[in-house]
Amino acid sequence: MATLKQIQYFQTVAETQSIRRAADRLAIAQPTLSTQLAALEKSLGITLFERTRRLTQLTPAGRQLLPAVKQVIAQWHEMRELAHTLSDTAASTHRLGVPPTLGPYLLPNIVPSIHQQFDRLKLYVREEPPSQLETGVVEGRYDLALVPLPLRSDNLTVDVLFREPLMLVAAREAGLAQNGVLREQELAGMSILGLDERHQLHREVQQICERTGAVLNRDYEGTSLDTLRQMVVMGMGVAFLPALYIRSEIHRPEELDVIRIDGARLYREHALVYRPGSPVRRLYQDLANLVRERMANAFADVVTPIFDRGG
Amino acid sequence: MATLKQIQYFQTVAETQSIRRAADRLAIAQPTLSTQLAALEKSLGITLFERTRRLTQLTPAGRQLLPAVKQVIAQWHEMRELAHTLSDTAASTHRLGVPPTLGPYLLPNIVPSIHQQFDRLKLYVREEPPSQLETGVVEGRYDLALVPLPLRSDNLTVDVLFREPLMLVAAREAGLAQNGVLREQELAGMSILGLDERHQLHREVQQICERTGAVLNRDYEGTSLDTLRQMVVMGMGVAFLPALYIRSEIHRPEELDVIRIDGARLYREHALVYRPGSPVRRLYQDLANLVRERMANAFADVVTPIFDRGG
DNA sequence: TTTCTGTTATAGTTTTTATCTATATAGAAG
DNA sequence: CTTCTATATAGATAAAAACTATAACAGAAA
Repeated sequence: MATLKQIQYFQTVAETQSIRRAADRLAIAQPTLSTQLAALEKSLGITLFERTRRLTQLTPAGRQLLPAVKQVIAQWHEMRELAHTLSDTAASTHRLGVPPTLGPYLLPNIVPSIHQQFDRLKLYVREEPPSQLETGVVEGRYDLALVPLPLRSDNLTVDVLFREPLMLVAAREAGLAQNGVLREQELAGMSILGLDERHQLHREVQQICERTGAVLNRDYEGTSLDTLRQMVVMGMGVAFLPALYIRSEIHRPEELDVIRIDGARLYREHALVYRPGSPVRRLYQDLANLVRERMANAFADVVTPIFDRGG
Repeated sequence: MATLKQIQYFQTVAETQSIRRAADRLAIAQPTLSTQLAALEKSLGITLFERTRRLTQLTPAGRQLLPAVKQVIAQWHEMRELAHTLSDTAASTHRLGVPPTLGPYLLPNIVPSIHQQFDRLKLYVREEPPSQLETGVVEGRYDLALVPLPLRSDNLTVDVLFREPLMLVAAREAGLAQNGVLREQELAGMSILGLDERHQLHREVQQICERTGAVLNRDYEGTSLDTLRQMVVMGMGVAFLPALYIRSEIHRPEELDVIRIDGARLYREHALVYRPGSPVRRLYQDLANLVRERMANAFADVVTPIFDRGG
């Protein structure tokens, strides 16, 4: 079987028109080159060179094989160069999965910082429900994912990122806003609009309702945060919406009141998850830290970064 | 230094997602594969795989290197295929040199036969004066050449092909034609037109003149056989022209008489020459035979093939 | 929990092969 | 005819690729 070395030897002999000179240039002994050349010729079934004392030149067949040989070597060099570039782990493309209720409202705020700090890192981002994100990471469809806590699977490394409040949103004319704050008890019996149950947010809101005595209205369910917002605007009820969504998509003056609930644990927690065995987990830890810091710097009024609890 | 084997190993592991299965498919032991893979990773400076018990999958960097790796292997296979094609020596392009006073009039008659017998052989043909053809072959600019005898250099293999008569050509109104034959003695004193001295034919005609007492007219010399013919047509004198040229370019009825000289050694001999060390000399011998046979079959009235005298 | 099973990694050995030095051989030049 | 130079061959050595055996480890099963 022909080796890359032999192919290089071939090229060098073709260039120098001499086994002796080629051996010098390759820094190997002349007999080595002679035997390796003979081995290559045998494995290819071709006599590549016409050897005379004065010069060693290509046969017609060898002459025509030379371009193909150069191609192989060129491709090989290209591969090595690419490998060199990729040897910086932060220079490759990582597949990041995000949930639809977080990704679009978080990523625009952090991706520029990521590119600033890891200038050659690229992200291939895809949106999916959190449960699929988890299995996606386990099965290797993703390299890492943003998911809400708690996790279903226990064989992933979890870097908790931040706590995101869920705020009550109501139509202005409902007149619910008492200085923008409501006490938890006042939620009892209130009819709450939610997303359909394929979204993780459905369960989170459901649990809040159970805890506070609010009633989750299952007659109308939104398929996205935007449709949910539209339902609230149209006076179909009130809803809990994530703070980052509100910050991103709801701008005053608008027909909506955003109300903080006093006392209740109304938030969700997001984490970055990846396989424990990933050779680039250090990079992912750095990314997690970058997200936390970015949140602390620019979104302290919206979310609460969590630095202590490591995965 | 990464080897082709290692690169193949890489590809197979990436495909099977398992070192064990890849080792089976490659028909090598599993530890061998583990070691080679580690060696490749080290030489590239990249961790290519994330190894777990359940599956061995590509890292982001490995995933991005895979296409480049496949390219290398693809190019390598292409090279091997080409080599296989070329392993039939008659499947490559050979550089053939021909003299201007023979090539254009001989090749059209033999190239079709060559393609018939060696259907994948290709000829790259170039015209040059015989002396340059000889050095061209010696120096490797040509693989083989058609040249007139005798040769200047003595380090070439010579396959004599055939003897080509030189015929006296005269304008019709000169009235020289005696049944198309003239006795040698009648040449004495006759003024002969020739080619300029860069052509081999110049010397050949000169020698004929010395032997027969004819006079070589050096006031007007042709630069090609065609101009020489024109000079004869215009009544500037008579000339010796090669039989194959006459057969090819002079068609009756024309203003020219073609006259055979009785008794004189009025011919030139052509040979196929190549370097003795050429690994494909058998092919060239076959080509020489093909030319002789073709001459014997279709041009017996014009030229005399020479089978006996080998190089 | 413990055991079993399947996968990868490591250790040690053997085989293969690439390489070296020394020398033979053969054209070309003097 | 000798000398020079280039390639080929022989034999020895060093490198590396392969094997067997076994360890380590995770996940599944008992």
